[in-house]
Amino acid sequence: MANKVTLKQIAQEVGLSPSSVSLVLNNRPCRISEENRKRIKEVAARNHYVPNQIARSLVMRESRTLGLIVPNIESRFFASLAGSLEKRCREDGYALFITSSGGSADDDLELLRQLVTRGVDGVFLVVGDEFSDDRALREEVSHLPIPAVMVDRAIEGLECDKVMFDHEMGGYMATRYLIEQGHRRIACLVNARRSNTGRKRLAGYERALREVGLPIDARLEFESEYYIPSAYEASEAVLATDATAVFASSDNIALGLLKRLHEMGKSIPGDISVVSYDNSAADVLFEPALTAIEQDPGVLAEHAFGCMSKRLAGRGSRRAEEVVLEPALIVKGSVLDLTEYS
Amino acid sequence: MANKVTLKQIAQEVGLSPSSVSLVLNNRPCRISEENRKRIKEVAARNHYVPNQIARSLVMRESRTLGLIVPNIESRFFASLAGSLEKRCREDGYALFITSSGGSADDDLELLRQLVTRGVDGVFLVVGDEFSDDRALREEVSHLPIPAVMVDRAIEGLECDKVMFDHEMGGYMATRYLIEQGHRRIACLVNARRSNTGRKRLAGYERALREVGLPIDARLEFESEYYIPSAYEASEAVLATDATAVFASSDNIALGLLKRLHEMGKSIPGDISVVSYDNSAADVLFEPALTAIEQDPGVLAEHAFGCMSKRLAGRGSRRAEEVVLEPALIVKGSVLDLTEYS
DNA sequence: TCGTTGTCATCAATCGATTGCAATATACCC
DNA sequence: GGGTATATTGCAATCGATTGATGACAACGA
Repeated sequence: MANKVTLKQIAQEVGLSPSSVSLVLNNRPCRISEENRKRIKEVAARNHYVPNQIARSLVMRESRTLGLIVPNIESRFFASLAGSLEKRCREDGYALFITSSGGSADDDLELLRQLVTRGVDGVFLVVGDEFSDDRALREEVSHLPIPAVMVDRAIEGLECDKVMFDHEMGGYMATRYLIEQGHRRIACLVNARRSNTGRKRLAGYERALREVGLPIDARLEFESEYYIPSAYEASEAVLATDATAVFASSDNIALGLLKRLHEMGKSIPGDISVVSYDNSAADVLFEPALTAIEQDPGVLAEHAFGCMSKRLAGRGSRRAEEVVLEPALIVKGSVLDLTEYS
Repeated sequence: MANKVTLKQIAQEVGLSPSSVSLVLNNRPCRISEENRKRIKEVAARNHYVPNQIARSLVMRESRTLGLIVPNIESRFFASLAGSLEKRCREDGYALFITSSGGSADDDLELLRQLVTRGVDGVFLVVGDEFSDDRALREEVSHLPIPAVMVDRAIEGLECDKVMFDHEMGGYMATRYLIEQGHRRIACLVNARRSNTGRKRLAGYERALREVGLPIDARLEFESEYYIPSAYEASEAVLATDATAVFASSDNIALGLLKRLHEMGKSIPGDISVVSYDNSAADVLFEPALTAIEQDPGVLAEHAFGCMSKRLAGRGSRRAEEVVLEPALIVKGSVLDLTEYS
């Protein structure tokens, strides 16, 4: 294992002062002879000199590092978001420090402190969705010495930049589409109990029904966690109803539903139509492919970085910015058009 | 946005010296009166004081931060590895800086420098698997001023701690199992052209055949990238052979194969048996579930952290350590037992 | 010879913490 | 009161870089 090489050592070897070396290696406009320039660079390279960003950021008061906190890096959506965001950050010369909390507000808080303490210049925060006591977190965020952007999920009532998809709109679009295709008995399978986003999607579902005067039937609203087995369990009851279509409010929920359908020998969309949410890799396996509400993590990343960038440049407005993105309905083949038969 | 609060400011407000404040907040054994202790803590809390880890690590010469470089955080396996590793690091009070390179050696190099420059105490390196010019990377790793552990994949001939699963053994186990179940015409679908791990799995496949005197038939060896569509394309040819079983050398490859099988109306294991590699979430959808070679990312993370931990404590042997983990064969239902019919 | 100009390079303060050593104050003992 | 012990706290150097201010030296003109 090689030793750490410092600026001072390079200076010593070249026979110049640390200042000169610093000036040259950072390409600062300064009057150092061409010959010495060359020697400095040569010696630095030969010794594998890497400037100590730690020391540098202490002086410069910026680290060109940003932080990201997601509830669970193993989820496809967050992983994809992290990937896109990292790429975007790198384009602007920022490194991204990705951390994964496990979804509890306590861990979020801990990670947030870790990031701040390590001197990131700003932080992207995807807070856990489950209910938890977020008072301390809320308090911490509002006293943050660096800009923060909440992504995908928000803590209600917190003055902070926010970028997220309109989940209510997603639920609405999915349901609206099913209605337009002639469906009248539409079930939904959502995580309304423990998820804020789930509740919003449910609200959208109900709005679509109300809008066309369809009854909101509690017997068609089913609860499921965001895990395949949970959805699988819940699906039996869904399929026992007279619904001709189901709105599955997440990809995992859709997968659980599909497994059950498959087992019961039911086909899509012949026996029942399905609109899913997000597009998981597993979708490619299905014939027909799933019609779904899609939220492009890349778009989320782009806007989130945009907000951050403005703040970092000091161009952010005093007030918090709120970006709401509209999801897209991607029509594939899992919904039967009942109007054709009328 | 609140201001950054420094130790000095706290000291000023309390009316004591920065040293005293530092001593108290770090719970150092020192003789500061109980009253002042209390006041210091109180003032620090009230001002949301967070110690500047940057400044601290400059003095302490350690940041209690580790780095991880993976080729692609959007891959399930790496995401899972990252998740496990982060959890493990946190248990020992280390933060983990996760970065994703895109798989090229150039990016790996760049990220490695970024991490070193930001003062991580050690780095976990999962190098890209595709062929690329890794000379510069190799050079850099061997001159690293901090410990490095290569995980899952190695750069051949580089003196560096390594932790990985035995890919050759995985290929062997899968094939061996198929042979034991009475299969004689066994196809394989691997990424041997562009992946080191792929080549090893292929070697294992061939060893198993050789061992029992079965011919190695080039017409049964098929090439596929690690992407579903690629495997889907390749699968048509596979299914045109007289093979009774297929060894699919990655989960994505298995998924592409399954899609093709599904389309052609072939059933598993009735028409053809399949052994997959890794377990993807999508597996839960299949009936029967896929028999597969499993590599637990958690185990990988545990051993990788172990190596790192030893190095950090200075307990590492001078020589590089190499940990080779055996994958597990998880028998589910995608292989037909031909011996029953004999 | 002195002043001016220009070129090349260095000094020294600074960022925010940590820590060994020194310093002060008070108490206690003879 | 002088000396010693003990309880508290502060000083100043240090980590590795950055940077505005400043210095040294040579050449040149008057």
